[in-house]
Amino acid sequence: MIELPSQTIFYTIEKAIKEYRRFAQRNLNKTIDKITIDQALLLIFLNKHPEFSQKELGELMFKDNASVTRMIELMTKRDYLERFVDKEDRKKYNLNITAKGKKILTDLNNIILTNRESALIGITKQEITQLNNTLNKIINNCNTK
Amino acid sequence: MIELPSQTIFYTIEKAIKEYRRFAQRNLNKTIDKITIDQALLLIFLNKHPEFSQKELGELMFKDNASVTRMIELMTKRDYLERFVDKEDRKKYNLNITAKGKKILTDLNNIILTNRESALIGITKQEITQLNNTLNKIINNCNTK
DNA sequence: CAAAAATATTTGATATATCAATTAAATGAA
DNA sequence: TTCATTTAATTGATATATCAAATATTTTTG
Repeated sequence: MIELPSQTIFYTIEKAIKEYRRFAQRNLNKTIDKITIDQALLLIFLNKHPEFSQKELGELMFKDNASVTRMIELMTKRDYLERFVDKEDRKKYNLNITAKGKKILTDLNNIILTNRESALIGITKQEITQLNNTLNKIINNCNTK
Repeated sequence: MIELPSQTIFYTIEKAIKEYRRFAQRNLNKTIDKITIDQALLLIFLNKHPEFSQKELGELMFKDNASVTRMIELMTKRDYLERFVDKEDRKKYNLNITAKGKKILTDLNNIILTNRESALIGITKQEITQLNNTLNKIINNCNTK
């Protein structure tokens, strides 16, 4: 008989990221109204790379085009973003962060910084490097076969 | 300025589990028709613990009651499961794996075993222990604050 | 025991995930 | 230059995630 899923390392990986997401979302809710972790991440990425297309944002965030389309639709309706057709390539859109979106971004910085630090308390730099290495091995194994 | 999300360890954790899930789902699709990873996991858990309630299954699989209800509804419609009201506590259901579900379980064993092994190629036992320890620190950090 | 609290599940609303098909625009090759 | 291919985004269908409210059934407690 194979091991129960809950006995495997994949289970722990999944649990870790889900706990972190829940934790991060709870902390977000305390300060910012009506924003999901993923919407926040999208704002951060877009702020750093204003030229990114929806497709590129999706790749960064592990989402397919359809999910990104619907996220951006919603964020536009909520007035965090505006969209304009790209002059160079009219298949694409340019995305702009609105004033309301910018405001959220400034609030986000502290919250996210605190989230990350709190989640990593008691973990050494070396441990994180090791974690990163091992996870990357798994990522490669899953991609090449 | 804070680090981009894609620079953090949380990003790598998320990427690892998503790649593994995609990988596992692809391999599942090769052999078994119309079953998701989560449905497969539910079958495995239920097979090992036939007495578990929907609530308990949800806790094991990081899902809330509503998600479990809908999963089980679907799996019942697809004839992988049957439900009966529990005689002892009529709030609960007893879940039974059908013959069709049992058949899938036997196919699952090999696939899942191979998935797990392939994803962990080149990773030592000691690395996995370390991975497990570090992830559990993150899990605890997120739960206690 | 009766009323209140707790428990297991369901339902509704809304967001996201995934896949397949579609649309519109840009690019490439004959 | 035109037709086929590729690309970016959308849409539809279905499944799942999450939260809040509702339902039905215990359990507790005064």
